[in-house]
Amino acid sequence: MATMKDVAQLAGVSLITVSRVINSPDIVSEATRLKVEQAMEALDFMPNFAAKALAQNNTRTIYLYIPGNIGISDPFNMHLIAGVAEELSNANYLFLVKRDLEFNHRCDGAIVMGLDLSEENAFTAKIKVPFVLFGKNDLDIDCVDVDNELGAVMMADKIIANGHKKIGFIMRDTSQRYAHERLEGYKKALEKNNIPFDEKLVRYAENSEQEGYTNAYDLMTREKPTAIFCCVDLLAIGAFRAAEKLKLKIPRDISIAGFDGLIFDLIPKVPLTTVRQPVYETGRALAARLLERLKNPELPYEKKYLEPEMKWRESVGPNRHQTG
Amino acid sequence: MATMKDVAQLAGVSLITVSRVINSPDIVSEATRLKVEQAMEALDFMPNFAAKALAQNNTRTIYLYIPGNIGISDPFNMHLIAGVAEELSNANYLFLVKRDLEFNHRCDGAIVMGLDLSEENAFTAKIKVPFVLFGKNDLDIDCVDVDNELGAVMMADKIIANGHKKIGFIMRDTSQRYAHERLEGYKKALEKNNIPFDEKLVRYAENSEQEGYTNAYDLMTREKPTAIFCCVDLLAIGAFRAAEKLKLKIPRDISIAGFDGLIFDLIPKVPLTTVRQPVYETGRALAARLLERLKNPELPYEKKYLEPEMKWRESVGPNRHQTG
DNA sequence: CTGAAAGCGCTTACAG
DNA sequence: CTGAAAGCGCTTACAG
Repeated sequence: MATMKDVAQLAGVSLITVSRVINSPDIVSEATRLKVEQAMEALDFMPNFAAKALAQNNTRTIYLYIPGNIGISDPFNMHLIAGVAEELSNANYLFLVKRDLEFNHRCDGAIVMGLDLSEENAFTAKIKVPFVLFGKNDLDIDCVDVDNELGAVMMADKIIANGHKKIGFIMRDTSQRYAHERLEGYKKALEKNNIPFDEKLVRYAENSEQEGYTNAYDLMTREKPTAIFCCVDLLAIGAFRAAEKLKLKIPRDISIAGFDGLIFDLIPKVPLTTVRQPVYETGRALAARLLERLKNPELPYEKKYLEPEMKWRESVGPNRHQTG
Repeated sequence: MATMKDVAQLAGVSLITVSRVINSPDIVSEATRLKVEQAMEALDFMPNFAAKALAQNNTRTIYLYIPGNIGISDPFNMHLIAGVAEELSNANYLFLVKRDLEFNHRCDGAIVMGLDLSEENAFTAKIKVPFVLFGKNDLDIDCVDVDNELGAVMMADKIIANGHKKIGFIMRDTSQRYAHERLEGYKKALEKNNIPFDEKLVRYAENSEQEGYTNAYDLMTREKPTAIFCCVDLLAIGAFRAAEKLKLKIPRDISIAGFDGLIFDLIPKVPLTTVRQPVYETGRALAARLLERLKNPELPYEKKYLEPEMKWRESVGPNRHQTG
């Protein structure tokens, strides 16, 4: 395989001139440049990035950290990886998916997601390379996130606009920030529409279809809301089953909405109204931001929150009940 | 950042001994090994892969070629990328998604998909690094593919077992091999069940919801099959719409099945019976195979065809018609 | 079991 | 506008 040395020899110039033709072609004379380019062509020259990286003391490698407890084939992660891959590959950056925070070889930067609130500070203090966080926060770092609160406000608003006043919320019981932001959005929408918040209409569930079922069942039998907004789609799927069990027709007897827009294996009978998280786009934004920072480390820190998208389908309909 | 030289100095050994502790620890004495390991720990040593790659004349980089005309966020590609990412990252290999076949810097190997039948030979002749092809073929190369024919046989078989005899097939009009394999599977199942193949029951469509609609509409009005098997899910979604237009209830009046199992944005009203392609698993298999080959270039070539999975949902039901 | 030395293919001040 | 030389951080026969 031809090296720059071979190219230099064939073109009758020095190695350094070849390097210039590759990296800063404008400072070399037209004539020399042409000679060198012809030689590169003739020899089918391909640069050795490892050598370049070594000489420049960089790696052109980015770590993408995805916590080990979520599968790579989880739709959320797939969207994220796809976005990151697209953006980094366009820029000729390599990447590696890391499942733990042991950064065991060199990289130029990192994209980090799924950090618990408690981990954020420790991680930020420890990491030695530039990084971008997937997740809203107040630290002095770059971050990108889906605007969860806005998404929840949009959804709850529209449910209310359909005449619902007694709207249950099945919260995911977690310390992950996004869930709390969605609950917050739900509350804000109520407030905005002058509907008093009622603690009894909120249930806390683990992230499973089963817990969605039991909590929705409980909510439907005890409180009889006309609509239920679930913190994540998986819980909504459970709520569908609860409605079926109770012989409640969706959306005639009960409206059900979710949040995620990523489920594709658990196709429910009635198309689920949900808020689609722009995860792929977030992945792209994260990668793009990291590349900007690598190019210019002096950049002020930026926080970017992407607007989610309503997927209004058939599981939510107008309120047909007398009360609430 | 500490280098092997620093480690050697602190441990009071030579550079080469440090290298041995890292690469072949068994040939160095216990005592030395411990000293070196302590020094590595103390200095928080991280190997520089670029230097290693340069010295070893490899790159630890794999290209994943995805043709430029399909989006990275296409569900098919996302599954594939996820599988590849999982496998390569575990093995500490970096990767880069390429959108063209211009391999413009060095890599150790490549994973290639979406090649037209006509491109396969040319590509195989041209490429200079080990590679694995996503796609069935007869060339002397490694390949992995979904077993499309088997999937189609399974599906058509089960449709027939539900009493259907007059089964339409909406073919995707393409030179891509997989589509022809699915048509072949459909024919084989008919033959196996002693149902004569009827050319009039096959339609050729571009890969769009709209073409699914027009072709299904045509088929439903002219030939009146009791079931339609679509070459890809997107066509099936169009067929749903055609049934709706013709006031045919699914699955009471007409059964509709697809093939892909990857659609998640176009949730149909009636859950679609389909064959799920194990694309994520294929991605893993491709990467795993490539890594094996890199480790041992002498390996005999292997062809691996993954079995797809039936997703039997509500769009297909028993045949309730007198004829056919 | 351990080490001295050359080499991998680039870049980068420095000099002219 | 062009070039000589040192250096990036590893590995690898070769020797002992």
